[in-house]
Amino acid sequence: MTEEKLRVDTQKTEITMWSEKKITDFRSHFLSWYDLEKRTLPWRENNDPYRIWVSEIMLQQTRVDTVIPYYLNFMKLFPTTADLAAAEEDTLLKVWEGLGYYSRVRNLQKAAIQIMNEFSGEMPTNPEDIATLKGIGPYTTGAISSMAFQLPVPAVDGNVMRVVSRLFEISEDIAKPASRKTFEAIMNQIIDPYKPGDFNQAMMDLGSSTCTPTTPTCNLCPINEFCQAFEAGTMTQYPVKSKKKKAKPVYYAGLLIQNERGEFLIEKRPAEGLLANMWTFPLLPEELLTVGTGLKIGKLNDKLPETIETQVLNNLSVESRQRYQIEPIWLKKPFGEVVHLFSHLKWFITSYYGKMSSEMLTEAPENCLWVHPSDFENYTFPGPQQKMWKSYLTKFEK
DNA sequence: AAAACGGGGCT
DNA sequence: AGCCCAGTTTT
Repeated sequence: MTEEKLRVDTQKTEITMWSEKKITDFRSHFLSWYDLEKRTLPWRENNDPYRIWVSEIMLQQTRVDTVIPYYLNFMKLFPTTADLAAAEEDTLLKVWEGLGYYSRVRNLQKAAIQIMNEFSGEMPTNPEDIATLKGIGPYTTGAISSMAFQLPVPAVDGNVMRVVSRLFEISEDIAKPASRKTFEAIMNQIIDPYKPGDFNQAMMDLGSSTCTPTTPTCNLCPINEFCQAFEAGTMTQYPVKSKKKKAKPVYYAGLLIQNERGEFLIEKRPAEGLLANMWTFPLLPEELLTVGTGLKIGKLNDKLPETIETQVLNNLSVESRQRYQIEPIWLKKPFGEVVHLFSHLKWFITSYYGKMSSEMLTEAPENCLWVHPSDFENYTFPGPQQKMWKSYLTKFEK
């Protein structure tokens, strides 16, 4: 049989595809290895599309070890699509707290409602319909199609691009969205048509166990005899990935304001954008500080002058003071700085503590609430706010 | 095509 | 400090 060629539509990359015999051989080796070595994971207990779906959403950009406890808790609270569709958003957010990418859980519920309304409560069984569900893109469509319904649809994620780029020495930049097409084309050729779900999962297990990003353990790899990069000794040159831009710094003054009942002021973030609908201690962005007197929140370094108390307050704009009813007398000098890195932003929060006097115990501003620390567990706080609170406890309650 | 969108672990 | 991870949606 002649060697088939697969031409990939890039400038320099031409991939020599394997013969049918080699492909069959490869699948056989690979799936035997998977049968033997596959990890036992909660979402591998059966082929329930709902269980697979939830796990795949949680696993987006998130490690297996991180996901497991969240997954078990989630399945206990929402065992079916109907339970998920009927849940309160605040409850869902709290269950997701700490996992990140919170739009995932909002979209998960939107899709659950879609399934209840448009698909009689059952996950649709063909890729085209699956792909119409909120939060389900090309990767997850492939994962659900192959694992739950044994359809030969590739599920191309970071693992697959890494493994395939080494198998065939593909030099396409995996950071570019367009590259996914190349890897899908290759996966379409090598995926096992009889066990596509196992094949896709074998790629993932391989990517996390031996074909790792920096130091792959090729001598332990079950398919090293098929690997071009291994043969050529070029494993560490793949995958090719362009650098990401670094996170942009953003500065805030964070306010821990306590009333005489011991409650703290917290604020609900807007329904759109970063950390949507989550609760934070009030954050004053740079724009709400008056610049020009030489002081800027966040650019304050650790060598703060003792007179910072009045200086900071003089620098709060009228708008900020009115919004949070802050008067100079309440705020002490900053007690700490929190640094929190997101994928695209770096927050610097200079934290202040202030106490309110009884005559100032007025209603909380719009979207704000007075909440006692013993009740914090009922609100969803993102990472930076957890850090602020921890820093406060360390400083004042030790 | 690029940016927005979290958080934690590893080197 | 930088890179990585079982990505999708919006711009």
